[in-house]
Amino acid sequence: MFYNVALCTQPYATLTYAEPAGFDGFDWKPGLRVAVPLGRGAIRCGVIVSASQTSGLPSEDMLRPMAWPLERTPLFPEGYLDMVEATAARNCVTAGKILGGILPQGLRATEKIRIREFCYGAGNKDGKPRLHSLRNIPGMNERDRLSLAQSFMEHRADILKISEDAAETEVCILACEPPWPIRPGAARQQAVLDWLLEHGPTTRKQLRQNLPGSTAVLAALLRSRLIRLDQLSGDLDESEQDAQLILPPDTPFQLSCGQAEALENFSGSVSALMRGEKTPFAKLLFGVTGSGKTAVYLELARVCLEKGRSAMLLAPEVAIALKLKRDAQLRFPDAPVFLYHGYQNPIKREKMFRSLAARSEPCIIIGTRSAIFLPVRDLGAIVLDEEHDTSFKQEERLPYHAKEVAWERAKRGRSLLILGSATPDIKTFYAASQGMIPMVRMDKRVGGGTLPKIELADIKKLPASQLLSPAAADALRETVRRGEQAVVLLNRRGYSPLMYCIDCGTTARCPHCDIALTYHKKREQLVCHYCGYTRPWPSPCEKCGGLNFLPMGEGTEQLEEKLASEELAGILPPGGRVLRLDRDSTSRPGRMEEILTAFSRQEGQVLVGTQMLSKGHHFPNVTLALVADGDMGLNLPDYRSAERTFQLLIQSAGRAGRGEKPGRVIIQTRDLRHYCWQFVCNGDYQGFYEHELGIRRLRRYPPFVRLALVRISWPWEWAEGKSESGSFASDLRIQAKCHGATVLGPAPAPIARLQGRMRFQCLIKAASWQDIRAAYTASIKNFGQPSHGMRISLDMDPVSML
DNA sequence: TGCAGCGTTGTC
DNA sequence: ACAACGCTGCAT
Repeated sequence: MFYNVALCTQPYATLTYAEPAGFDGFDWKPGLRVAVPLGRGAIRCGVIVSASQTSGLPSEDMLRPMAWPLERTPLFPEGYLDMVEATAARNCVTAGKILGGILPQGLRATEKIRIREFCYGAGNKDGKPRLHSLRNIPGMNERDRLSLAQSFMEHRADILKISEDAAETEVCILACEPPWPIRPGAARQQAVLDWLLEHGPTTRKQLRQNLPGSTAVLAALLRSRLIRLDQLSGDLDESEQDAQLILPPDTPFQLSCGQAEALENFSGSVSALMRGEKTPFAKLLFGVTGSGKTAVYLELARVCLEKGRSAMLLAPEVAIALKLKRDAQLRFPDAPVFLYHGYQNPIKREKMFRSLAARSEPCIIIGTRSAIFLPVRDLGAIVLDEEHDTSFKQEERLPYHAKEVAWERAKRGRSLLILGSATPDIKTFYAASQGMIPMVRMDKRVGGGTLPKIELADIKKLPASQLLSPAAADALRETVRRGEQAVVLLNRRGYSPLMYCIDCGTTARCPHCDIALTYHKKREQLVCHYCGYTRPWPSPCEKCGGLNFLPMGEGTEQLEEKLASEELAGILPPGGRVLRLDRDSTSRPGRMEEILTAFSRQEGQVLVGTQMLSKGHHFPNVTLALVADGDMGLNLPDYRSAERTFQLLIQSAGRAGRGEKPGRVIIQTRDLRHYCWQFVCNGDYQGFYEHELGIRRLRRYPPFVRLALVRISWPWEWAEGKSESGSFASDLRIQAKCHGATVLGPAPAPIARLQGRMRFQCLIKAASWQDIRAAYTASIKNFGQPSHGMRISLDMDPVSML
């Protein structure tokens, strides 16, 4: 028997191995993780994807046996590998690439694994078990290896993970916000603090790898209490940083009429699918903001548990997943609820993977996009909350869309897939209106609340130094005076997005990205929002050495400051505050929950924030939502810019008037005539959809064609990059023609230089995904292995063209 | 003519 | 990723 093994680390290939001797009767099933030798010495982790009688190789001499199984029963449930392979094929990557991207670190490393052999009997001197390192196994002599395999088969040997040293399990955590009181010129300390601010909690080992020579610096920072150490914990029940939150559950336990109807419909589907009936396995829940979709999801999860099946709820953001989990635990205090997201530490993620794989009782999983890959058995339902949200698509490292993966999983697992949104993805709604996905509507807010009134404010004539129009500022003051709360949305973080040098007339730019640097006042730095590059501020102009900079434009940091000191001066109640929610204010673990809790306890009257703020939060006392830059996203080079803007604005508007008091929404714009506005103001999704669909049909954009982006990049100093990318693209054009597809480009990407690399892209339009894949695969094959650090990748249905 | 140094290639 | 292989350039 031969086994095809997908390697979970580079080169991520699927290679064929022979069965090792001595494991008589062992079940080498697909889904089993195995250790395999590769090249000289190295042992890699792989997953058996299939078994066959023939190797399919020209010569079988080169075949090597697998080194050892990494578990006795497969980590992955039935059907899971099909889903992985479908996702891999769809995105033109290997199955190993997908597996490597989803397995927690500890489940794809082999160095820390030992085969522990218990030695009994007279020959044994001290009774201590013997530990065999995996890399020594292929080189062992035949007799010893057979005897070890026999010990394993008779359970006299097991697979052990040796403990990691403290440098790998202790994380450094930032203890306070910038600016940090360090000696000026302490560049090493500054570098460590900047790293932690940018990347979050980091193990000592990783820190040492990325910032060489930081060991002594760490000690100094610990002494001055600017950072602290924390032990990584794998405790699954340990509550996150939200333990002290005391928020009431926001939806009544009694379901409204519309909610009950939707629930009835869904639970009927779950039962029908369970009986194996041929019935649609995906449904769209189209419910206005505040219609109580969350309660339906939670009740559906309960129904699944009652039927003995698990349920998975995916949210677009960690904060929302956290809130969902709290709601679930309040509703069902005894139900097993697990939380999983990409920011959890590797130990916890590994433990979650293992315990779910081994679990036989049903449970509720709540998480962000990466949770879709958890090896849960027998899912009754998968729910994507806010299904239109682009954060369900991962673009860097490993491309996948959680919605597609969920689709594949549901199809194979007889699960019901629920796509829920107040502003569905145009493609989803199109599929629904074509009858592909049945739709369930909820048109009323729970408790009879009304949707807020939406007004536009023209800011074309507003001076550049002023961000809020007089009308908007008045409304804000009025709201605060009444003792109510407001949210202000501004999609630009930092203090000022542009620093203009008065002496030479240039703006400060990132040396790696050709992007303007943003001024962060509290951090006393200029920051590149694309690669994280920082420069202390004040510092002389790179071009002329001058020190006279003029900050231009406003970001959230400045807006927060100005509101408190100018617009709302004297109006805020004693002890009142303006709070801010963006990536900078939430970089420390637990900070986001602190801010959200403070706001919901009314410790702040106004919450300023980026789009982070628009997603799913529920603040009953908010009666005003202000969108400072309504048309920011409208002019992006993306065919979906109008759709994105519409969704963002409707979602932001949905934050207001969720309690008893009616809400008001003001959107500031410089482009009053854009077709988007009439639909936004009326909250008219259907109208927007029809209008947008007309445009897409005319311009040949999805859902009427399939669209993919080929990204080509190379190190910025490589001179031949452009001509090489041109020759790849011309072949791609030829291949595309054979498949009836068209190629645009290569053209420089909207951000042409990023992190020291030049970036070009080609757009492929075709009638089917298969045509795109065929053309791409053929030209990759013709082009051969890219050299000089050139990278070519395919992004099916890109979420962002940048 | 020999070998250091780097870039290219293959890993069942 | 990593190591073995081969090409180019410089010293002998």
